Amino acid sequence: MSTIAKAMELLDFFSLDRPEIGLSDFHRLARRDKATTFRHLSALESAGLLEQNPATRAYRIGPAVLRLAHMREVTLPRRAGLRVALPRLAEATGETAHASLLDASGLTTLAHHEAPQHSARVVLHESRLPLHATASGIAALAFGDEDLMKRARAAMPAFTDTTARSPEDLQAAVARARASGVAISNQTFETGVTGFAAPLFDSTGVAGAVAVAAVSSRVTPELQTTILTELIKAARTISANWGGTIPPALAAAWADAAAPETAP
Amino acid sequence: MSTIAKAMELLDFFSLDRPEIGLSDFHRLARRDKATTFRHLSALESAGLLEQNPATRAYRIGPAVLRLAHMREVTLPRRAGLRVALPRLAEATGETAHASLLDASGLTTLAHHEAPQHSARVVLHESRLPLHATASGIAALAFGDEDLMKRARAAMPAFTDTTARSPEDLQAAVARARASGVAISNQTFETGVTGFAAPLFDSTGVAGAVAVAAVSSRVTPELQTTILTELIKAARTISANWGGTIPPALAAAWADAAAPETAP
DNA sequence: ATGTATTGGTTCATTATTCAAACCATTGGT
DNA sequence: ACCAATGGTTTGAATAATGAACCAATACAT
Repeated sequence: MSTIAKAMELLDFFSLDRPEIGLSDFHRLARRDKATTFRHLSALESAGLLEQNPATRAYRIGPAVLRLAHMREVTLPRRAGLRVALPRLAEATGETAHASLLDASGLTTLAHHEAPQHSARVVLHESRLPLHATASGIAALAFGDEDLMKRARAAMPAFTDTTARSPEDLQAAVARARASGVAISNQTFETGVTGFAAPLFDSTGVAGAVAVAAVSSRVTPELQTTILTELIKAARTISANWGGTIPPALAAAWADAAAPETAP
Repeated sequence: MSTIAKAMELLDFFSLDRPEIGLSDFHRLARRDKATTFRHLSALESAGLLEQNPATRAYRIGPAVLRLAHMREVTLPRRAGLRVALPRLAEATGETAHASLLDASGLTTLAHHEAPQHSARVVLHESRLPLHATASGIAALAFGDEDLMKRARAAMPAFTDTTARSPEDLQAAVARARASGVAISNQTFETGVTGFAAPLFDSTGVAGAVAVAAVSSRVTPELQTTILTELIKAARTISANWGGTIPPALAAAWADAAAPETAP
């Protein structure tokens, strides 16, 4: 493992629950030498990727990250590509719609939109989505490479009693998603929430997923049909906006899924 | 210079004008060995900080940056702290207001707001602001540490014929800003634009600057007074939102600046 | 077509960094 | 005063980074 990779790995320990991390915590979390950890943190800090809270001396994400993110969003818009499709998806289905982005360490929620129709809507609070336990994760895995699958298998905590717990269960769910072009997860991440997701593509391949999180008790066969139809429509639009191409196998699966609706 | 610092330095070569950079270009820009450069780029890529354009093989900012930026903005809001103050500043002065953030490599525009009153308003197009040639830069330098000043002196290109060209000129401008609490730059970056700026603070110290970019021909003594009063008001609000404390010397300078207005 | 320059990417002795286990100074709690 | 944390520094043995040359593929001119 390269020095740079080790330093970059430190960034992955941050989360919304743990936005500041001290030297000793890093040393334990990364299971790496304290002196080295300190040097890495210092290097990242002087580059502006990290900064130290002067009160606690703990490290947190630095301002340089905002500069880089701004640049990426201007030259390669992602949020802009969701602006129309996501609200429309929420509106058409009456449920919460969200889109997430795939990077080296998993899925992160990029944007979400709640439908105004129902009072009991699903509120998203977690910004990192586990690959093995969410519809979005399964959808991404179904069209991602083997490396992504390896990462998913590496950590498979159970969130509910229907969360896939064995690699075989996961493989089966992924195979279903690959065949149908969409992933459906019944309360695998949170009880009372059924997730529907489709993969998103940019010019590099799988780039994320778009999903509908519905209140399970409200999901009828009719609603499910609506959701899947609208989901595929949204996925097509967003992938087009992101400059991605839909793999032929997926295009075929989506055509089949839409057929029952459009057939005379 | 550490390996990590070298790798991080590569990120600084990106800009809005140059959002994608190939291996050979990096090798020349960074004046570093090609093999080393390649390894650094590969490491950054596998961490998600960079990604390769599959068509050109050139590197660009990767998706992990968005994840990190999102986390920082949620736990340590910066844009949110501007939401009220910046439009109010633009409204009250009738000119374009913008705020910029300081990081290891300079100032970056974070947000800007245009006043609707005039048709001939100043449109900002550059997101990186040179420290030596903008009011924002001078304001930041006036209350930043010696290290920041060193960086400013390192590169001082002339943008107009009133741009400070010698370190002495720069030092004089900074001294004026330190004494008055605001920086005024008359067409030092772009002809026809006069800049007014005040420093912004967060808990770590100087964190950026808030500025008004006015059409030079429109600047009367009355407008200038209005701008300075409103600018100081906005700077106080934003720094408070960012959890910063105004250094006593600056607080005194601002009190003096406001005095001519409030005196009976 | 052939030579030439340029691209992204790879190999292998030399050189610099990282490792581990100490240590120091400060802080907060008992 | 003590103990257990914290952030930060130092030491020779292990491990990784480095740079010059090298390779294969593409682009471009003669």
